[in-house]
Amino acid sequence: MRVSRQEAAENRERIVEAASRLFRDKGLDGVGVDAIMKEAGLTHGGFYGHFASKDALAAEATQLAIERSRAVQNRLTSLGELAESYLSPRHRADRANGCPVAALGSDFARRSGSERKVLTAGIARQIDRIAELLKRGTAAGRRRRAIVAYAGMVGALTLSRAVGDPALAREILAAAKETFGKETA
Amino acid sequence: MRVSRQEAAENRERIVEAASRLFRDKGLDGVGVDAIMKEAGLTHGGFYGHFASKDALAAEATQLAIERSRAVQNRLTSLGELAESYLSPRHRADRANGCPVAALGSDFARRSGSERKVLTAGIARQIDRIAELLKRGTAAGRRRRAIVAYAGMVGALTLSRAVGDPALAREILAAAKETFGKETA
DNA sequence: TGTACATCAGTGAACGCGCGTTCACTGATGTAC
DNA sequence: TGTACATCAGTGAACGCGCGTTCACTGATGTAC
Repeated sequence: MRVSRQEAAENRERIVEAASRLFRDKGLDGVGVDAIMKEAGLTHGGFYGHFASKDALAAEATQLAIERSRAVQNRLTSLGELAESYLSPRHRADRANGCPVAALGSDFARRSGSERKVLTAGIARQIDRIAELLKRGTAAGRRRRAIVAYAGMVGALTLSRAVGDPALAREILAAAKETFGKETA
Repeated sequence: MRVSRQEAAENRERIVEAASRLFRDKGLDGVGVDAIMKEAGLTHGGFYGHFASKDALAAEATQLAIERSRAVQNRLTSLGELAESYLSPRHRADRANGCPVAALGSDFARRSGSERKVLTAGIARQIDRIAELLKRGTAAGRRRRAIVAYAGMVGALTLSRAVGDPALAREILAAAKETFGKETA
C-alpha cells in the first residue's frame, strides 16, 4: 500500500541508517538486503524503489557513516579528547556506530568507484581536522603528525578488535592512548 | 584417479598456499572453494577429502600467512628496515603476499574460534619481535613503543590501501615511515 | 470541499545464480601373497 | 619380483540454500475537475 511522500522519504533514510550500522557491524558481504529492510521495518521487495542496487546503498551508507563519525569528532576540542574517545573500550565494542574506516578498513581496499571516493574525502578531512588540533610545529610537521596519529589510532583500534585476548586488547588501546593523546610523535 | 601419498600431501599444501594468497587478496568471503581449488590445479570436488570445511581451511590459511609474514620480518634486523619494508609501495600493492593483519584486519574482528586464537598469537609475537629491535628505554617502555609502532604501521598500510588518491596514499606511507622507522615515539 | 481516477510505495512470491557441500564413480596407488 | 585385489585421491554432476533482483498486485495517497 502506498504511503505519503514524507513517509517514503523517512523510510529511505531509515534504510540508509540501518545499512550504515549493519554494514559496519557485520561487513559489507555479511548482511543482505533482506536483513537491512527488516531492520528498517519494511519488506525486501520495496528496496529497489529506493536504490538501484545493494552497491548503490553501500555507497550512501558509507557516506552517512563518515558524516556521523565526523559530527561526533567535531565536538571534541583537543587531541587528548579525540584519542580518549576513539580508543575507548566503548568504541571498541560498538563497531556498528563507530568509525567506518576501522570497521571496514580492509574491505574498502577491495571496493571500487564511488565508495572509494567518499572514503578518500573522509580520510583527508579527518587528517585536516587532527592537524587543526595540533598546536606545535610547522604546517607540514603538523600534517605529518596528524597522519601518524590517525593511522596509529585506526591501527590500534583494528588490532584491539582483531585480538582475542581482552588483556592484550586493553593494553593496545592504552598504549596508543598514551602516545597519540599527547603532542609527541 | 588416485595419486601417490606424497602427491596428495603436496596438493594439500598447494591448496593452503593458494587460499592464503586468495583470501588476503579478495577477502574471506570474496573467494570460493571452487576458485581456490582451481588455483591449486585441482577440481572443487576433492576439497572435502583434505578439509572439514571452508572455515577450517581459512584457519590453516591464516596460520600459514602469519608464519610466512613472520619469516620475512625475522630477516630484518632493525626497526628502520622493518618500517621500510612494511610501508613500501610494493607491500601496499601486493596484498596477496603481504601482512594478513592489514589485508584482513577488519574481517578478523568478526570471525570466531581458532582463527582469532592464531591471529592473537601472531600479533603478540610481532609485538615482542618489534620490542626486541628497540634499544632504548625500560622493558615496559619498549613494549609500549613496540605496540604503538606496530599499530601505526598496520593503520598506515590500511589507510593507504583504502584511499583512492595515489598521492595521499604515498604521503601516508612516507609519514609513517619517517616516524616509526626511528626510535622516537 | 467533495468525488473519481491515476499514481505509486510497499508487499510477497518467484527467478536465477553462485556457493558450500555431498556423492557415485574412476582409475592409479598401495598391499598382501 | 609379479599378480590380484583393496584402497582412496581426485572428478564432475548434483543438491540445497541464501541472496540480489524482478514483478504482478494492493490499496492508500495525490490530483484533476
